[in-house]
Amino acid sequence: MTLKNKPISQQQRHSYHHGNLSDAIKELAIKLIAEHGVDGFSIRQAAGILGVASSAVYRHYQDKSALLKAICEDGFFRLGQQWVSLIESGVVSMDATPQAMSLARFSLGADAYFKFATENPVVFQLMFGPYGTGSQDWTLFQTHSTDHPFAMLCKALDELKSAGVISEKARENAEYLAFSMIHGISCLAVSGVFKEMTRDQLREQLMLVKANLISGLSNNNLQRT
Amino acid sequence: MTLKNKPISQQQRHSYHHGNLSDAIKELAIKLIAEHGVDGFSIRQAAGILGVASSAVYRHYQDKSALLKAICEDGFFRLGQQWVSLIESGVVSMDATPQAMSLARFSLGADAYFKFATENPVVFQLMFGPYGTGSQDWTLFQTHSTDHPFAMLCKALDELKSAGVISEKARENAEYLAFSMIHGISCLAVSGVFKEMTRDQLREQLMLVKANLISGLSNNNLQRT
DNA sequence: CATAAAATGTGATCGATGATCACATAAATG
DNA sequence: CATTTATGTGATCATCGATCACATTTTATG
Repeated sequence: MTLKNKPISQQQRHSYHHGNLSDAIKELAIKLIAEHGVDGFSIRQAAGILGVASSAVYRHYQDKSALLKAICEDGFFRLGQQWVSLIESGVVSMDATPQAMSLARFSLGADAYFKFATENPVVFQLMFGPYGTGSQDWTLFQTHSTDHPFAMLCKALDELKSAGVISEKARENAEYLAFSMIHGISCLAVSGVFKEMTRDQLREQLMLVKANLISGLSNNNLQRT
Repeated sequence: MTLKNKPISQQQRHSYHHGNLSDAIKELAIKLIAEHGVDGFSIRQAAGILGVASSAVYRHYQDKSALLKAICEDGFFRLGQQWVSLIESGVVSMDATPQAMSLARFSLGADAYFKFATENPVVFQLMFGPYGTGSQDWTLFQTHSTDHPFAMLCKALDELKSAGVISEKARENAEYLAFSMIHGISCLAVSGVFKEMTRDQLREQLMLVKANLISGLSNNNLQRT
């Protein structure tokens, strides 16, 4: 959680106590999983690289799945951070209309989600795999705290409604609709389906999804099919 | 592939040769993974249940990942089958307009995709995980054969264009857009994010996604955001 | 039909892994 | 300074994936 970040500079190596094993093993795990896949990752090997006995890891995590779940928790936290930071850094022109503002903020939020997924494919896949949303105790996504990515999506939709971009009726149940779409394109980008696309083609697809979503929400004469 | 299905009735057990180990182990693997997770699944245990030495499995699959990949291949094949079968069984009224027909066929196709995902969560997650689309040699999704789910989606979109439901311009690049949305809602449903929804609420969400997609494609005055 | 060849299953075995244990050492606390 | 707590060690166990020579059954071939 929330990354203490002791001096990663390290290299007065071997003082019996590692100093920040809890964070270091998470960081290394992500790297190793990216290289050898999630089941090619072993606690023993990771501990060996960190110059530590494998049993030391179990002082910080009950078992392997607990370690992976901790990585997922970090992921949700960082995704939330990046969502707000991208929004706050992006909206510059203060003389924009409320409509344009809410649209821009929504768009930047979606961008942040997509950016996080493609820049952290391992973590993103873990987050929505059996160790993340699929985990037993189910605490990772029930969290309705304000810094949770899903809560931020809801907020962005509320702004669209307040600004009159979408109707009150369209706003109802729009969160899972919007979430499905943003998540869908991110998911496919990460899964390798879009492997042969250039970065620009990918961003074009993301733009299409955002535009289609807003367009569909705007004219709320949706009919059942 | 394509499931030979010898008499699964079995139970003249132990005739040295199992008879259909290749298929039986795939079927059992899916069940065991559903129970104990993908890394809780072991070839040894599965072989034991089937009353067979674990080494026998390696006559049919080079290694564990090859077994999982074979399950993914079956998945893509079955998904394609169910897509066409649901479409063909569903469209009854022959006096419908081309517009309504194409819409209904598209809708049924999306339903088939969603239905497959929720009814085969393990296989679906494998298909878009490291053993499926993310696999090294990348043969599972490049397949542009006519029975591939993605090819069927493209065909459904072509029909919508021919029937005049969507414009030629909207048709361009619509396949990845539509795929993202249908896949997105299926993905979330399977991942557990929608865990607390009833079956009816889930279908309502699916309906919203389909309606929003078509609505967005229909008015092609999409603007960049 | 007989027999060679191919397919399939067996049991033993190897190195690596996840996890637990008693024990060792460092850090924090009073 | 002394004691408590946090953290790391090394040994150990059952299990796993994978390979091997060998055994059995099925299929193909002359």
